[in-house]
Amino acid sequence: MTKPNHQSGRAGRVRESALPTLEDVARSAGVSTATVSRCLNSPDLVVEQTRTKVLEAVQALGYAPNFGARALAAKRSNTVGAIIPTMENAIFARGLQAFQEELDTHGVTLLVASSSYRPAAEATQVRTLTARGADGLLLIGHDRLTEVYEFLDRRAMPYVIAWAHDPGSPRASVGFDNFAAMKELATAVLDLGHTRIGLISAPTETNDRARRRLEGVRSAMLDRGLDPQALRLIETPYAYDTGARAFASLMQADDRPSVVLCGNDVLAVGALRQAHKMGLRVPQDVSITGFDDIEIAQVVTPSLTTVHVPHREMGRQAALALVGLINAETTPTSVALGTDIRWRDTLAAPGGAAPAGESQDKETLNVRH
Amino acid sequence: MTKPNHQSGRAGRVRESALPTLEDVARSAGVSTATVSRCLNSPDLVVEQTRTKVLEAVQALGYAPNFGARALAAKRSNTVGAIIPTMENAIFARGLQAFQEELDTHGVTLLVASSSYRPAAEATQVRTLTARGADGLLLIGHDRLTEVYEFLDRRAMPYVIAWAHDPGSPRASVGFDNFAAMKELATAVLDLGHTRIGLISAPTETNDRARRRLEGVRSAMLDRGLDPQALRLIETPYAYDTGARAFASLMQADDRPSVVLCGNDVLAVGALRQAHKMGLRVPQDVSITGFDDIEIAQVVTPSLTTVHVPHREMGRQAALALVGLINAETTPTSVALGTDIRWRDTLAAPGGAAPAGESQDKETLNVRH
DNA sequence: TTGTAGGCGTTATCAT
DNA sequence: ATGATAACGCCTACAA
Repeated sequence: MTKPNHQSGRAGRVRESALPTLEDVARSAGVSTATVSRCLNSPDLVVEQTRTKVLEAVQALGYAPNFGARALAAKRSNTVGAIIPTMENAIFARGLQAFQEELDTHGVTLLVASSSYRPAAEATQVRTLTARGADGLLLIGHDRLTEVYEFLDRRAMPYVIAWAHDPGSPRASVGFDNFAAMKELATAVLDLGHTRIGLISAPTETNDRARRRLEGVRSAMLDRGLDPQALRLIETPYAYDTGARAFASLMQADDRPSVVLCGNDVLAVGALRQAHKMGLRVPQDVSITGFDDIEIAQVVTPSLTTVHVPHREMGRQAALALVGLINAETTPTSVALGTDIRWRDTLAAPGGAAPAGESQDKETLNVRH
Repeated sequence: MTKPNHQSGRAGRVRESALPTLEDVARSAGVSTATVSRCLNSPDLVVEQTRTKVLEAVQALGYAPNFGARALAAKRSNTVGAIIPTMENAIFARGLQAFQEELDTHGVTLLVASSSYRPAAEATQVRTLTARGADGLLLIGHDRLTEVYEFLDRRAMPYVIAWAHDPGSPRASVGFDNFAAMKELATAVLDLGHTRIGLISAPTETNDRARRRLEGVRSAMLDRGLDPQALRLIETPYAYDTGARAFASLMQADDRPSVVLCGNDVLAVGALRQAHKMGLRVPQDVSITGFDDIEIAQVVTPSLTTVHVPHREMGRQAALALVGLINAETTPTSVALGTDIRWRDTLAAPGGAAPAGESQDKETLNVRH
């Protein structure tokens, strides 16, 4: 090129609110762009004097580096993405928070997206976050379109699966055993003497966590000599009102269950609320259990017996695993976390006898019947 | 290293999981990169035949455009950022969801970040999202570091303020009048006969929404001939347990309040829970009110009397406003949304008489005892 | 310690 | 309808 852009470029369009660039800073500080770049990325490679000069220019111009350009040139974004099923309720909030906090410690930023429990939406989000330069991804559970796994593998994109730890799965993950956790609770329920069992679950079709929990219940029944087919099952999306509806439908049957297990706390609280509306006493008339132990479980009345999941620890471990993967210091390895049952007030033997070691929470205020 | 990068460049490092680029697709489809780009962005500018050819190549290679490069070249990212105080509880979830949905409609993606109610963190997030190429920003409330406003103005970054509509503020916003809303509730409370008023508020120092709500209470007291100084005020971060603690402390005083207003539903539920623990009946022994009307307000027992905020509508309007700003079809204009009191079961006249027009919550469905 | 210059993956302007 | 080819803003060998 001879002298084509003589008058063009910067000078020409300075008026349309040009954002300061590295070059502007360099010019203003009387150094090269390389030096400015160094000041920002490896401050120790440049002498004190020039550094201050440059930083002043940065301040003065209100310069902020362009992320896209940076990622483009450095082939690294210090960003990871998390794709969770939903932000609407608190199920993933605590774990994600811990994930984020640990990430901060390592200087990496978190981008979150939600799939609304739709596999196709998740696939889109995976591509979106990848194109956005995510260095790694946090995924929830094992179930997803195979094209997603193919995509991930082809791009050699580091990822960790959380909220599930399935001994039978080939993919590494950090989480807990949904099957075992639910089976333990179901077994405790059966040992209390319940025989008519209801289960309100999330749709199991594309959700391995929900499916494994369901299998846990069935397995417990089998072990105790009950017919797994006798389980009264309703699958419905996670929400308060769907939980309430499912519960109502379960309790309208001729032979009502004496206990309704719920796939998570949100469903359980919905069920609890519905029981209240129907004038059913919990746990005297019917027991209800949840899963997750989110904050609301302790806030409702009566307080909810549920499976406690170590969300914070899980988030932290997931972050550690992902960062290790990204820095190639590590290979995919699973970490299994434990869960435990939190005995509170919504579970009792059929007929209402309280289980041993009962809650300290004051009952009452439940309305007058 | 002697002859290390002899073989370098594309060919040399094809093994390290090279991501397909526009050029790869172009080559594979036997067209130019420009054509591929067109296929993706303005499909109608290219003939059917080539288009299919190209799209096949895209599929085959698993190509996804690089966001950074695209934003760099197009100077537009079709992305907006939202910086909310916290993701931990549900206060912002519903509004954000609606915001996101409306954005989708316009083909723009949402990036969310949280400030943990820390002004400095918010300032950082503003820079981060800006550098990330956000075309616009959603901000919560008016209070923030002046440097943030300066930054925004200098970059001519479009933004909309939500969750607050302050008639006295020079900045445009879409939201509701926190002062008026809280004053209305407080007035109703006073008219019920309460004279000993407690208020659990979020820290008002850097939170105009909380501050305006507080002022609303004081103004109501003044109007009704009470000394605003007599208000028993506790400021504490938004959380269940802080709400519980604040309530306990309020009720330990000699002359306990007959009603405790809370700055939001989370605090209120914490307070409710604490009342329960202390063996205080609500509303007979003490009334409690919330603010926001998030889902949990209807789920707790007794259900919470609170101020309903049209979160979804606010989110939608905010999205509309922001998109308009970005496309320069619009100038900043405020939109004020209304709120209304949801009368439920935690508020009654001092002593416990229920207010007129009581809750319709406990209709009994089909149940025999 | 600092500067030079090539390249990162796309878009968009011109030609053709 | 399609193809060349400059930007876009930054990083990073490599030189000086």
